[in-house]
Amino acid sequence: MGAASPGPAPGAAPGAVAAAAPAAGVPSGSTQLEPSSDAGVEEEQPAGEAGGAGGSGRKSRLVWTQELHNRFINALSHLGLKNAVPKSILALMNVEGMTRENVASHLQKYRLYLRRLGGLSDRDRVDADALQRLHEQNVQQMAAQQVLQHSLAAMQGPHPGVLAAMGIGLGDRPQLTVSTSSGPAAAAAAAAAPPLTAAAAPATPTDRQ
DNA sequence: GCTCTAATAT
DNA sequence: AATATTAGAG
Repeated sequence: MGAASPGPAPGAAPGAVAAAAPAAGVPSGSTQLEPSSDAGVEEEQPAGEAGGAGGSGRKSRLVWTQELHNRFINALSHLGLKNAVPKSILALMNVEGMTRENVASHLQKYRLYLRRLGGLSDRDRVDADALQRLHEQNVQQMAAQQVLQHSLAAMQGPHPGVLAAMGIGLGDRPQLTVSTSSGPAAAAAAAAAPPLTAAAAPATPTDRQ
C-alpha cells in the first residue's frame, strides 16, 4: 500500500555520518541542534493517558535517532573508547535534554554490539583496547558502506531498507557481489566484511552531499 | 558522595 | 528489542 514510505524520518538526510558534527572536537563549540531537524531529543508519548489531568509530566523513552547516534559515535571517536565515559560523551554531544544515564545505557548497548562484531562470546572478557579497535573498524565500515550505498543508489535508484538495516546497532554485512574481473582486489573487498581488516580508507571527501 | 559499569526490569 | 532503572564497585 502506499507508495509513500511512512518512515518516521521523512526529511532524514542520507549520508553525512561523521561529516556533520561540528560539536564533536571542541566542547566550547556548543552547537545547538536545528529545531526543524530530527536531531532534538525526541520523546515518545505513551498513548493511553486516560483521565483529564493535563499533567504532561510523563516519563518518556529517549529515541536514539541516526543524528543522535552519529554524535554519540563522534564523541567516542574523539575521546577514545578508553576514556569515553558517559559524562564526557554527554558533554561532547551537547544535546539538551539528554541525561548521563541516557548515554550510559546507549554506551552499554554499543559495547555489546562491538563485542558481537568481534565474534566474542557474551561471557568473554574484552580488553578496552580490543573494543577500541572494534570501534574504529566499525566507524570505517559505516563510512565505507555509506559511500558504496551512494554509488549504488545512483545507479539502481532508491533502496528502501538499506538505511534501516543500519539503524542503530545492526551487525549487517552487505555481501556485494564484486565483479569477478579482479582477483586480489575482489578478495580484499570481500574480506572487508568480517572484523580485523585494516583497509578501505574512506579518504574520499566525496561523501559530501 | 559521585561516577562508571554490569545486571536487571519494563 | 530498545531503553530505563537498579545494584554493586571504584
